[in-house]
Amino acid sequence: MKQMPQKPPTNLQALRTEIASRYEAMSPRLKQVASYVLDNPNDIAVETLSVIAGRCDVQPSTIVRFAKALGYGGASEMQRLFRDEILAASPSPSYSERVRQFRERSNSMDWFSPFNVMHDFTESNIIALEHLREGVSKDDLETVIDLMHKAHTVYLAGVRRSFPVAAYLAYSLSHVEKRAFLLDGVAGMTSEQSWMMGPEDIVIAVTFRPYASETADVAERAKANGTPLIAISDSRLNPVARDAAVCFEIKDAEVRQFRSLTASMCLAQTLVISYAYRFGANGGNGLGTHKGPAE
Amino acid sequence: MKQMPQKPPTNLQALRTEIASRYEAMSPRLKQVASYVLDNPNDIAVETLSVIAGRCDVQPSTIVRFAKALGYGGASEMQRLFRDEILAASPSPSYSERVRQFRERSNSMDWFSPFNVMHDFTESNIIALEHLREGVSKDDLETVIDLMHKAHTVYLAGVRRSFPVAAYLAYSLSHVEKRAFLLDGVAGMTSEQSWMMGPEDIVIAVTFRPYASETADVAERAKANGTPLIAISDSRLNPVARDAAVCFEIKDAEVRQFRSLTASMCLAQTLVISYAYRFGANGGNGLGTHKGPAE
DNA sequence: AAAAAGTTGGAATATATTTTCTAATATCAC
DNA sequence: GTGATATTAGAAAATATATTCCAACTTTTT
Repeated sequence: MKQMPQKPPTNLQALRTEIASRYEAMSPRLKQVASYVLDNPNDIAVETLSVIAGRCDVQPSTIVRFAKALGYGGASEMQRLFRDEILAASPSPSYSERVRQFRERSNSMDWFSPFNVMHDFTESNIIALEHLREGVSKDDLETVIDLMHKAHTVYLAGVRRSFPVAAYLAYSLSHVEKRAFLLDGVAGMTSEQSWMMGPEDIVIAVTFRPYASETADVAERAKANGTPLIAISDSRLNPVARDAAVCFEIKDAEVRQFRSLTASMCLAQTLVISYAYRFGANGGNGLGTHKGPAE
Repeated sequence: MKQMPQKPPTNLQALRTEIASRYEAMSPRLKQVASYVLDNPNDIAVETLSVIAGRCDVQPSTIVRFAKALGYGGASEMQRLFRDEILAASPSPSYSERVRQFRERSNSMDWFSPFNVMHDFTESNIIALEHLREGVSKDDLETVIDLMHKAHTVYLAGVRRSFPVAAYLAYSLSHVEKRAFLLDGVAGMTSEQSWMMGPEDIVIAVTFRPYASETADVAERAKANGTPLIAISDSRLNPVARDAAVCFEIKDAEVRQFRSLTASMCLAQTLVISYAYRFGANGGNGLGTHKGPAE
């Protein structure tokens, strides 16, 4: 036990802060407890010490030690805080009740509150993901995975709004041990970079309206060099998608005239993981060499 | 004891109905208990029998009789229902539970087909989005929007897996006419770049396990320079989140040991759009009227 | 490499909580 | 009013839960 604060926190917020700030100095078992406590506050409020202990994979006495380390007399004293938090919350927040309240609030209140925007966003993105699941062809996926496998290097193109998707692909492909090169145009070298693409490579171009000329240029260069082109786009009716061997047509969510990237990112992730499972350096079970949860 | 149902209700909703329908037939003390139970579900979940008894002005044994009258073996059995309700409402536990169930379902089939991976991904991401909506605090959103407004420049930090999120924020913030600067470390200039941050700016740092030292360095520099720090992370238990004025704790979907970015991206978009609505150069409603979720 | 300090698991103990039981009290039918 | 029946309070018993303690183990220091 390193320090023994005279004043244990008396409200949840303070407690969470205190735990976070002392986390580094804690022993391994205490860390286990700390992260469980932060992640599952309601469990702490409602379950008994021994079931909490079981879920942390720790002895009940460890929980008591944890509470004492924070300055409480015992674990029950700490639980009291979590229980009070629940009691302080609105009387009966049943799910349907909350939905009703939300409707009420948002109909009358301003549409522009961050809270409402978030609600819209999650809602629309969920719909977009459902569409993605229905809309992407099994064969297209197989074809692209196969092309990626055969390719020496995967080039990624995407600027502005599409850039995060291309960057994510470049990053995660190289993490599953596929050579990947992001045509990022740093130092204005896009044309030098894309000159390198050959027939043994492939390029994945991500482009959404309004289509960027940089990405179109890359597509053109790919055509000239005989490099197979895969497009991730919102339509087939643009120069990039038209020349693509495979075009994934993604309908991303649109919230108040702002297009989201959720579905595109989800597709990108699918491509990478599928590739890793099928052909990744570590064989069938895919992600083995990278220890622990992938980053 | 009037009737003894063989089948006590197994969920809160059913229990409430049952209590209501049998209320008239109850003895006076039992009525006292009944109305307290209906009115204060959280108390029942969290407090001990004797304090509940005290608040109903009744003996503990009366609560037991009440529970038995409804068909339960004892009061604890009835409390379980109220406790489960609280646990179900909480993001994390039911979150992991749902994901686990989904996994189980999809485990049997062909794990490696891209089609299945896609299915996994969309499903898990949908769950993650639902929990993002429930889990992000209204106040935190408001606070951050406000900080962004007051800031001269918004600096963005995030490398590796977090890079797409930071890049998206930088891109889209400047599109709504907020000065935004991505600390991208091109040419190894991260420390030169972060030196520029001052107390009039803010920095939004995106970091996920395993936490990158580059981002931690930026956070440290922010602290030294008096620049307010906002963290988007998977836990408060890392150096960046610990020092943050506001920390959004995001539970992104994890599919087969691969973490997604969907929820984080969705939060990023929410921040930008909310900012644009409230303070953007185009004025309050410059971005158009709401037309419901996009198709 | 030995000693010291800190950490941990688990049994033993102390405490709290729930449940059962009984005598007393109220209610109702006649 | 009287007896039959149901209800209640409260103490006692049973059970569940929290806490303490110590020997074994790990890590750090010297």
